[in-house]
Amino acid sequence: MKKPYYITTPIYYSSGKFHIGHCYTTIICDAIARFKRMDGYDVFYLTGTDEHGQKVQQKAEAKGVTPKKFVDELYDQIIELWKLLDISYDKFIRTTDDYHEATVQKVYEKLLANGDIYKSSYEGWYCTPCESFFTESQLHDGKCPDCGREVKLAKEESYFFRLSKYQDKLIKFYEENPDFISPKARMNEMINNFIKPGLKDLCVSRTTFDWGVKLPFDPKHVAYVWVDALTNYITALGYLQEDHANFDKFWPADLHMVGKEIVRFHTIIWPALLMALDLPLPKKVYGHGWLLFDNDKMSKSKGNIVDPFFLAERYGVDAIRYFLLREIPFGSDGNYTNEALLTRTNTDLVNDLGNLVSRTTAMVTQYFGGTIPAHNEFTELDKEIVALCEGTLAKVREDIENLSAPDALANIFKIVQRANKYIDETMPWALNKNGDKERLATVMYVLCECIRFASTMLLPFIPKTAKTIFGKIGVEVPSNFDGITAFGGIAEGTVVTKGENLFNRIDIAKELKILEELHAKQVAEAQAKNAPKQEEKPQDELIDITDFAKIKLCTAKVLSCEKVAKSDKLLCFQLQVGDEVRQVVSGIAQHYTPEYMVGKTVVLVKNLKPAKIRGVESNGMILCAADDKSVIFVTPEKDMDSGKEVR
RNA sequence: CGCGGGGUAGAGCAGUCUGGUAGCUCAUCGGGCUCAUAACCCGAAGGUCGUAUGGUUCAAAUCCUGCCCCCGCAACCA
Repeated sequence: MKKPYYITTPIYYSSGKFHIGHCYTTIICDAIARFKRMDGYDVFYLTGTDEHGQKVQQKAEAKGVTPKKFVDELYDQIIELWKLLDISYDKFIRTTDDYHEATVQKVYEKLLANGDIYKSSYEGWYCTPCESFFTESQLHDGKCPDCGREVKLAKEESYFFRLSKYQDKLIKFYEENPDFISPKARMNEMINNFIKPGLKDLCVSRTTFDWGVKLPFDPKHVAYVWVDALTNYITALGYLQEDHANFDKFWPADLHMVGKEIVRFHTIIWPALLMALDLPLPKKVYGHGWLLFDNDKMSKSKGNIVDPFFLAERYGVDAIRYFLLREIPFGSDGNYTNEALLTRTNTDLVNDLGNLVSRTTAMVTQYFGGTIPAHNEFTELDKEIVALCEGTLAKVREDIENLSAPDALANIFKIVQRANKYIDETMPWALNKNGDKERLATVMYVLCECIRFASTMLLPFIPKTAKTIFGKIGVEVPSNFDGITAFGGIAEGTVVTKGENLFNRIDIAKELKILEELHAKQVAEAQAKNAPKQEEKPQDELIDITDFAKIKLCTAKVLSCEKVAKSDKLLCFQLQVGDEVRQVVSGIAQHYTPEYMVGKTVVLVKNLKPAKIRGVESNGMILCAADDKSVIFVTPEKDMDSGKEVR
């Protein structure tokens, strides 16, 4: 009976085009899944799409389509992408699938029955036109951060999950399973930033929109998207469904691969939910870094997204797979540059691998009419090569265990590099010239075996290329690693074909120019798209003079000023306002030093409601002019006593 | 003193846990070879390992301390 191995990607959400960053996680999981399959595991590889939520609903409305239509398009696009990239998932789940929705409902019922969900009310600032709740700190100048309109304090009935109940259990679980969160640094982030300050019960229902799973016991509520999304990992296996064979077999998951931005949901909320459902917890959550573009976060608005369709068409799918798997140090953020992609492809795939296959098949054709000869006795040199080939699988297996594809590929390529060197050492052309066919036969045989060993292990990483190589050396594509436990698997008389080059050399300078032009075009388009939005904004609401009169402005002199402890941006001022002294907090510490401010005259909003900012009371607001880069406080053009009216 | 990561050759990184000749890939330069896709193989140059020319030690990239810079996360922006 094969050992089960369950690996998952996050389920993806995108409001537009998928970019190469999206491909990163999925390709890594694919390589691991393929490796584990060949290594004798019964693998279940799950991926999917996250299709519910307010954002989806809003995006769909903006586009003038139904949410369902919107997510269907998303689905079509991603399926095409995974097909292009040779992603070998066993199941694709959509959170709008019937079985998923039905199971989420059952999960809510179960949690309610267990007392882990209770009804309470959620209090916050509500913006009616936006139908959204905001916390005090989310508001901008006391108004809706989205539309800038008035908000009112409102109460909404909601269901809450008793997350707080699981705080101690979570800490205990982390202690007993130190490898649960990887890399380890992320565990500290979670404990220090979220758990230690205390977990609050989580609001797990929404009534402000309806594109979601309706709660069976209260249909005007829909499920919180994260509860909906996280449960995909068990609903996909048949949890609480008639056919739950996969659930019995594969749960708990061996690996949830996630981006670092969602580690929190996978290591706190998800385990707590599973505890509440009395289910075993996943063995590992791996939070990988981001793929940056020229050290900048990829984003559509910046126009710096990298289009995988374009790259795959131009340079081949395996160039992308190889680059992402080989070049990006796993765990930390990696940097995508066009130059690195093209260089990597040329040096490793074209020069080392492609050229090795090309020169070997050429020599077998030239010296032996295309038929691999039997080998004769191995020399010490040959034995060194044999040992290298036979020892590589164990190393690669360990690298995959550590989730390090870069190391795994480096180890496989050692065979390729050694084989290239072996050709120079043995000089087959000289052997041919001297008529030493015996030695020549052995050398050819050893080379073909090197290629067979390397391409067997490359199958999980660059499947298309590896399969092509098998075609060239006339060997059937293996489905496992049994054939590379011992050297000598190629039968005498196997026929090779030289055929076309595996990879064609890229003219890097020329391609970089093309890619840069494309990039410039994208940036220009993104800027053009962003521009109209900025034109819409200046349509300010006009106010009456009486509205303005409500705001009391006056001059104030800075008596003293100091940084607010534990904050980057806050300064605390003591201001002389006529005969009164006021304490005001202002977020300008990154623009002014406290020393500079003392003695300056500023303009104060005098009748602003007092507020506490980081525990420090603030009675008013200092007027500043601001743009993207700097903040400059407003001051009277000539000396003016404090407490004088500004209007 | 919120938490964490990082600063090593022109670029990208390993080495730091468990001190002992500073390493890999790409780029550069020189040589070799001609089976191969101007490729492959060999060699060379290039680093006071952020800083205090700080402490411990026979010996520090590695351990300890102070400082500077970059980057995440959190917080915060009246």
